[in-house]
Amino acid sequence: MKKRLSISDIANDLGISVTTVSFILNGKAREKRISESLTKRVQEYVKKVGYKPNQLAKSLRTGKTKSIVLLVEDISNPFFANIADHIEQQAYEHGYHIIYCSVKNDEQRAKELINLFYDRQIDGFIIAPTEGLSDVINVLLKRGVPVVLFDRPLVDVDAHTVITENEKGAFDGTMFLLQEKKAKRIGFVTITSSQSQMKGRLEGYMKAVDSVGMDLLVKKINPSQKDEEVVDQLRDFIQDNKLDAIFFATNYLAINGLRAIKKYKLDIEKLVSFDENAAFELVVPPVSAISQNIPEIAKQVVRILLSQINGKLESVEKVVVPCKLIAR
Amino acid sequence: MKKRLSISDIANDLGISVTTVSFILNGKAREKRISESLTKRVQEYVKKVGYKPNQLAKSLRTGKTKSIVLLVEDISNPFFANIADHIEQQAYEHGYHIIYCSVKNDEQRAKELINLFYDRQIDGFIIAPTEGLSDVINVLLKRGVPVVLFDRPLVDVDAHTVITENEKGAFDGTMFLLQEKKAKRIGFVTITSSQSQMKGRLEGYMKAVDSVGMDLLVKKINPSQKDEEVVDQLRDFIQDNKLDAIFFATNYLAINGLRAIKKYKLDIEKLVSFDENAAFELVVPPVSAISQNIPEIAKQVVRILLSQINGKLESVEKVVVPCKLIAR
DNA sequence: CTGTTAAATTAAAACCTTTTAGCAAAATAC
DNA sequence: GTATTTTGCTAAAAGGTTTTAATTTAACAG
Repeated sequence: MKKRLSISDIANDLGISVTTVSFILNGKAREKRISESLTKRVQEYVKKVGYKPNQLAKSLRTGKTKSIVLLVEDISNPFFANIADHIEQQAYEHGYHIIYCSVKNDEQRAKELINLFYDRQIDGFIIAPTEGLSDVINVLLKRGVPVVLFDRPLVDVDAHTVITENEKGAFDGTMFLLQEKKAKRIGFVTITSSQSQMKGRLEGYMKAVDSVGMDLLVKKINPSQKDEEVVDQLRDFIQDNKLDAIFFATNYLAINGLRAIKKYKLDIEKLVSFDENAAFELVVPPVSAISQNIPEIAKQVVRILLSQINGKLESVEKVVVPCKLIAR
Repeated sequence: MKKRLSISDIANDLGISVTTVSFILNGKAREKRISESLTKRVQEYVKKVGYKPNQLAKSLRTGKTKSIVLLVEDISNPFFANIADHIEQQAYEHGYHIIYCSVKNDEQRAKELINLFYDRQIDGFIIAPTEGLSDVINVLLKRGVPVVLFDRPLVDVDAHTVITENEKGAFDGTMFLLQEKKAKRIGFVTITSSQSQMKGRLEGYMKAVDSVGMDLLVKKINPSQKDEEVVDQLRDFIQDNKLDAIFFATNYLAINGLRAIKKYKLDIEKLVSFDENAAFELVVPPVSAISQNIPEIAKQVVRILLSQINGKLESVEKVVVPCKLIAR
């Protein structure tokens, strides 16, 4: 690999000091009273030889990397992929750049990554946390590292948070099944983990079902199982309880629900899922969705993180963003 | 933010030199003849105070970041998301860590990102390139930066490449429509761009259709259009040509095809797509798929990149990985 | 022509590592 | 008892920036 030019190469070539070059390159020429003529000469030379400052050295000196880590469970989930896009857009406009990490359900890996990036002086973290991450996130907070959680808060972590109106969304979705779809027996499918967004959704479902005095029918799926097992469990859940409607707490559960319905030719037509998926509008029966306001979530997340980085945030912010029903 | 410990803090605290600490921390204690007792003392102290070396300084000194950039068009595409997972896994096992970048169709952004990461001394690049990136990738190559392209080669770039057997896959898929599904009029839907993997797939389709003397029926979609427009174009394509089967050159085209079929109640049942999507098994009619061997692609990509990084690669490698038909 | 102020530039320290080359003390050889 | 080798450790340079504090040169006042 060819040796890269350094700022002192430029300075030597032009017979001036490194300091001068640095000032000019950082737009401080005027402030530092570098003459117009020299400024121009340096800029032209730098352009001509294609010199680019070494960002590692820059970061080492300034302590800033202009990079933000975005840590999610599964970047292939369209919800997270979409959020990632919007967050990247927003951050980019402020001169920051996003490093994604997708950690599936490997908590150990997540912890390692957080530490790794902390060691690399990342300027801030945006995290959709799993429960096991409380400790490592608390360490970040104690060290004063800017952090924003989204999608789900952690009970034992007092960090800035942006979440969706989970309870209201699930309530509305369930009411839709009750009132528009005239459902009589509505099952609720969630995961075993006690992630708080899931709790909120369960609350919303319960509130709606309770309001008409209907039975609560809840299935908790262990997401680390194979898909086939999940499919069979869902079949049993539907059949055993004679369900005529289901509310899925999240999109990948709904996908497995659809697999069960198709595989076992189950007669159930009234379906709602939290979050979207390309399949929902294409299948028969279609799946209605509670769609989160992704651009708004992204906007809030970035706003809060940048405020933290720039040191203008006193109290802990907890933002709740509305969501809406896509009826199908 | 609290001041971080540095290696010289450790050295001072223990009354020894920085060099010694560095040697011990880098596992060179034995080689450099540091006594067992001192080694142990340092290790224990480092653990106790929780010192972590500053990776920026380390990278600045060594010129290695142990990071690899993975640049794809759209990380929410299950094909890329899946590849990303496997590549990350592989790289991780060798002590490398992956930075994803998803650049949609923003070529300018892609170029900026490549330069940005080059400036940050990334150890290597894994890229699913779009055509416009030829120049910037050639610059990387000229500078001796390790690069592997995958999914699609670039005609004017002589880089290591890992691709799927596109032509064979499309040929098999088309023959499946002909022989198993008894299709009579098979349309081929691709994108306007001349990405080479798309060309290969078109070739495969043509070869199969030619072999039975059937008409070539090809539609090129401009992917920067709105989905609704694409849907309407696909309806026209299907109706105008009285198609009874379609081969979609990639999964997101198939999704729009399904939208068209559903929206306009089109009577077409014989569908094949390159790449998978969760919807394919769930919709009626289901979509058969040409599934790429993702673990193998990831394995090859990482192997080649690491060989480059470690300087043990002479000639340019072009690897072709087989794919297989998932009949539905 | 001297003294003061302003303008233009720079030397050197700092950020935190790794690594080369070398030193002092202890051990061994003769 | 001296010469050589081995052991255990370290000083200092290098990697490429930014930034503080200082220095030189030019301009101006008297």
